[in-house]
Order: sequence, then C-alpha cells, then structure tokens
Amino acid sequence: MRTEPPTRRTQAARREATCAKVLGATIECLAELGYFGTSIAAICERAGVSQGALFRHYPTRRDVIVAAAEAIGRHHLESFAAADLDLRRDGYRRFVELIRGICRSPTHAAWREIMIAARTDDGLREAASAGLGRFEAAILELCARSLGLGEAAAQPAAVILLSVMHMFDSEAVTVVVYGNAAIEARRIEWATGMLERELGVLGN
Amino acid sequence: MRTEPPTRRTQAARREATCAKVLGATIECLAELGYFGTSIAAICERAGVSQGALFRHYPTRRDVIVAAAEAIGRHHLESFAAADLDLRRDGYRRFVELIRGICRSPTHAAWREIMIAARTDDGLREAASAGLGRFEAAILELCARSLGLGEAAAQPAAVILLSVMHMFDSEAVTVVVYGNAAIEARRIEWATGMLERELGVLGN
DNA sequence: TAAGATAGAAAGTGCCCGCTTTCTATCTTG
DNA sequence: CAAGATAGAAAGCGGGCACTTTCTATCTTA
Repeated sequence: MRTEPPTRRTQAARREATCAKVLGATIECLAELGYFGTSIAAICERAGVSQGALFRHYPTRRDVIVAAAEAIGRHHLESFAAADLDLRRDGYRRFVELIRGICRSPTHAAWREIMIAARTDDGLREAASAGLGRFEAAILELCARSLGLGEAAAQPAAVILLSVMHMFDSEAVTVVVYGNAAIEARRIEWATGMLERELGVLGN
Repeated sequence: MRTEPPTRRTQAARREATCAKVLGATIECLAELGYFGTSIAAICERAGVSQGALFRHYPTRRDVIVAAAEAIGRHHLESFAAADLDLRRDGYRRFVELIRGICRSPTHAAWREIMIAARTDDGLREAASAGLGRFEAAILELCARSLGLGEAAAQPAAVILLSVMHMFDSEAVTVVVYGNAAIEARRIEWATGMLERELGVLGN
C-alpha cells in the first residue's frame, strides 16, 4: 500500500485527489498549528504532496485557505443535516450537546482560525466570507426546518440559537487556554434549561 | 513637541516610558494587524523606538506579547471597576451594553488575538494564561460584588454572565467578517430580557 | 567629575516563508 | 501511436522575519 501500482487514473481524478489531500491537510494544520503555523511546507508535508503540485492547483496560499473555508462550510452544513435535529421532538439538550461538540471539534477550530485571520486580512475576508458564513446559514436553516416556521417567523429563534452557538464557540477557546471545568459543566446544564424557557414561549 | 529638549530623566523613567510605548504599540498592532502582522518591525515603527531598544527590555517577541497580555488583563479589570456596575441597581441593559462595547473594542480584539494564538502555541499559553484569565476574573468579581453574594452562591450567576460575555466575544468577530445588523440588534434586546428572566430568579 | 552601568540607534545575520523555475511522468486526443 | 496537454517533483530565489552586534548617548555612583 506504500506505492500502489501505477493505477490508471483520469487527469480529473488525479487533480481531485491531490486537491482533497491538500484541503484535508490544510484543515488539520489550521486546527493543530494555527493560521500562523499553517505554512505551505507544513501543508505539503502532511498531504504527502510537493509544493509544486500544490501551486499547480492553487495560485496562492490564500486560495488554499479560501478553498479550505469553503470545504469547512460545506462540512458544517452536512453535519447539521446529518444530525437531523427536530427541536420539538428531541428537546434542547441534544441541540446544546451538538453545538458544543461541533464548536470543540478540530474542523471548527480551523473555521475559527480563518475567521480570526479574516478580521485583519481584507483580501481573505472578501474571498472567504461566503464559505465561513455557511456555518451561520446552517443554523438558520435548522431553525426554519426544525421549528416548522417561515424564515421571518423563525428569526427570533435564530437569534437565540445563534447566540448559543457564539457562546460555545468562544468557550471552546478558553477551554484550551484556561479551562474551568466547574463552570463548563454548569453552562451546558444552564443552556439547556434556558433554551426550554426561552424557546418554549416561541413554540406556541 | 517634535524633539523635546533633552529633559533629564531617571533611567527607570526612561525604561518605563519606552516599555509603555512598546506595549501600547503592540496592543494597537494586534488589534489592527492581527497576531501574524504584529511583527517587531511594525511594533517599533508605531512606538517610535528602535528594535535594539525593544530587545533591551524584552528578550523575545513572545515576552512582548505576554507583557501586552498582562497589560490588557489589568486594563479589563480597571474597565469593570470604573463602570461601577450594580446589577440590581442599574438593571441588565447597562451590563449588556458594557459587555458588548468591551468585546467590540480594539483592546479586546488584541486580547482575542493572543487567546487564539495561545491555543496552538504551548509556550505562549503557559506564559500568558494568567494575564488573559483576568478578563474572566473581572466578570467573576463583578458578580460577587454586584450581587452581594459569596463566591459560592455567585457561581450560578457567574455562569450566566460569562456566557453572555462569550456570546458577544464571538459575535464581535462575525460582525467584522459578515455582519448581520438585524440579528445583532435583536440579540442585544433578547440578551437584556433573558438576563432579567434568568437572573431575576437568582436575585431572590 | 571620572568610571562604570544602562538605554537606545543602526546596521547586520541567518533562517524560513511564499512562490517560481525547470524538468520528468502520466494522461488525452488526433 | 505520436504530439500536445496536464500533473507532479525538486531545487532555487528574493524578501521579511526574529534576533544580534556594535557603537554612541545618557544616567548613576563613588
């Protein structure tokens, strides 16, 4: 399995394969090494691809990052679709655990690294905001679907659910830097109850 | 005012003056250029100080960042002390606006840049976590003082208030990258009401 | 006030970065 | 199957980075 026999593959397939390896490695690097540490060399080493190969498919480092943001955005959409959550059927505990799990995942760490970099990098921001926004879009869609409301009527709920997402997104960073297990345990309890109280009213 | 006459200053005063200039410039750079863009050259240019001068006082770039984190932590503590907030007297709207304002401030942006970098930089994390944690400490202290409860009894309130802080911390990034004014306006309203409902119970 | 210590400026130094160049291997198409 | 196109490897290149060295100016102290 080390060097597979020279299987005959179409050019498109070869291209897609190395692009996938590059994007996967980029997401891993962002999660483990941060935006700063995600160098072309680090990406290529992890992907098992030469730098020349990478630059054949992506003209600049920024384009690699932007493509990774797109991939992460799609991944987030799929995660929510796969969870197939119905807030009224499942209750809010599952939602809270789902959001917290996603926020603490490596993929989301990569998403966050790009978000933070985009704040101070105008070009990256313009190029990547669509892909990054898909995480927000995923939750908005979840609201409409899960509550069986139109987009306008779902907005009050969306504000609340997005706020919970922001809460766990920011918490996930502090967990690593100066974790406070007692507070985190209380938070997940409180968030569940709070959603029941705040969204229960809307559910009528 | 361009080149002030060679006023006679003690060595300690000169030292303190350039250190202050360096730390101020570092915080500005972190806020405007991000962690990546906060190079020694950028810091020194903004501070009006040579690189040799900087390295006389801080052995490495990391030490500059750590010192900046300490300064930001102290600044956050002072911000909360200066606000002199009493939740029961002032109501929750002022708290929500205070937190949102702080989270959107340049100083807090610098804090966040260091937090994010600390996630993937072990040495930075160990050296800076104490300073960074002062933001959390400031809110915890606010809880105990503002609600007139002991530390143990204040913890349920602390969980809620810290959660609101996390919410606006994460929101502040998305505001820059793909702002959604409608949701942000609703969020500040909702957060105020939610705190009244959730903390009103505890207040008894 | 002389001698040593500290602060600061200016010009390096080596390294790693994103990216390019060059060349070979594999695939497509007439 | 020949000829051109595409994919990929390997080495190289300029530039910016953190940090050092060297030298001068200012302060401290005996």
